Amino acid sequence: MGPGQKTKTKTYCYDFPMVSVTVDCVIFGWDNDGLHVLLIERGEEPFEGQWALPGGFIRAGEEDLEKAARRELSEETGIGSPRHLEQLGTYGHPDRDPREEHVITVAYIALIKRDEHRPQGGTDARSAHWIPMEEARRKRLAFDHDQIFSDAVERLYNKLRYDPLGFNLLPNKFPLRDVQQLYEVAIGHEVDKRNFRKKLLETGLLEDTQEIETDVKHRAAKLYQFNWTAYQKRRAEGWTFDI
Amino acid sequence: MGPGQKTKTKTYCYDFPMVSVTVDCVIFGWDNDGLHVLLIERGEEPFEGQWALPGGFIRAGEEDLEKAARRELSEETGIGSPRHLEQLGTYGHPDRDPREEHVITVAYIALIKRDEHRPQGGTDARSAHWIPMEEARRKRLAFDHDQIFSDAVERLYNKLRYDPLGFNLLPNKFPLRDVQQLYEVAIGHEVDKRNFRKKLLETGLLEDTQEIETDVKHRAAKLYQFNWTAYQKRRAEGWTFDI
DNA sequence: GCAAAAGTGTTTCCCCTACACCCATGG
DNA sequence: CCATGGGTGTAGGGGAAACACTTTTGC
Repeated sequence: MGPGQKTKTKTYCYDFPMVSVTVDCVIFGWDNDGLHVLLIERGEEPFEGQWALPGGFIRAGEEDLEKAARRELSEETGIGSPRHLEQLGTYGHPDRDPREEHVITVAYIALIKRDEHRPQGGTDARSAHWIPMEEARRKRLAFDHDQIFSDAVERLYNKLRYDPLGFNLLPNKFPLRDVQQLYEVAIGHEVDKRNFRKKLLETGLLEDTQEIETDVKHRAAKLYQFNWTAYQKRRAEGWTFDI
Repeated sequence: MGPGQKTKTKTYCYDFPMVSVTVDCVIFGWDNDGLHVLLIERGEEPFEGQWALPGGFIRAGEEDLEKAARRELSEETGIGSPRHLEQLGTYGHPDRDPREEHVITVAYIALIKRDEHRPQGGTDARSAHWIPMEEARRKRLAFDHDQIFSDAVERLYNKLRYDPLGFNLLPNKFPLRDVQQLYEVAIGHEVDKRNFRKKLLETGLLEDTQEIETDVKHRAAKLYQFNWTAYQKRRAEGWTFDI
């Protein structure tokens, strides 16, 4: 133990202090009533009964970090394959986990289309719940998950401005209104409807599906879809999405 | 071992497969002749004699990841405190390290002012060298350090556009030309001198030091310094740096 | 006096912004 | 027929881009 250093009791394996590595996922989903996060109620110590991000230990020597994230996603929430998965960052303060071991976690952000994951079935699915953003922000999460969650939100909101990853949250066919609402959540204020639609359609990446929404109490909006292959091509040419 | 999975031989501690965690640093420095990276020639297996990013194992239970990065920076390169240190990402493929253990590394980006670190003294400093970017890009680095390095360069170049972190590379007092050159390296093409200077000075964050450069074979340029406290204030008000 | 880089103003054009009205549908 | 949100065009202003010449210094 170094002089004057704050340390925790170390767990040893032979002579080596041990480290464990987990992955945690911040899973975002969009619904008619806004952006949600998937949280689980922990069924075991530590923090039993508290809300936390889904996650778990990686299988050393067997899997990549991203693969571990996909596995946890599936095991804990029943989500097969997210539309978007990206690494957020790694959190490794020695005291972030109250257990003896030094547990380092690699956090991932996952975006899913909620209409593709109606059933929340899965190993621990009984305890997984979609929580609206405002409500989630008020909760005190286990470990340092408050920090991870707020970092994830910041990353997502920033990225929505210059990356079309937000379309991974919307259903395959969506009205432009939904895109605007998602964008407004991200930038934190309302935008002009006409200008927004103009800029969005000028990219040429939104295709009119010739369908309209149903079950709506007023004039039905057209449904569009995002052309990912055209986007990839434009991007390869140096073009960047920016709304 | 899971069915059909590519795995490596696992190192066990009692019943648990082991993981080790390292930190690696991509250290950038600016000089009159451009951007450089600090690489070390490995003095031990694996990859003995090859070029690699400085880094090493974290001290489990004792230190934060960032603290580990600072320690490695100091031990391997003699750099006391970088002007900027940020986490890049974590790389965890089971086969990324040829040794038995599954070694996961957390990569950091460090920016330093080269005029503050003349002496490269340090534990292993004998093998640390500043390599110009072009040359570094051509080298085959140990482990997956090629990947980490190119990710770091991409992150740095992107960030230079909308974050003043580049001033952490320049000396405290610098001519505007240097800022422009750094920026041009980042965006990959030349920009108009007048427009660039105008936009830069309009931010109000650059102070004329009333000094001029010396030892130059032509008209000497004024030296400016970046006002970090003013920047923090503007940023807190919602303003964002963008050149 | 000439080579080499520093430094400076103005015009043009495009894009972003602001803004108001008609349309389609369900009840 | 009315309430609700869907959908559209245009004019004006501000900021980015383009552009050329004078100044200073060392040799």
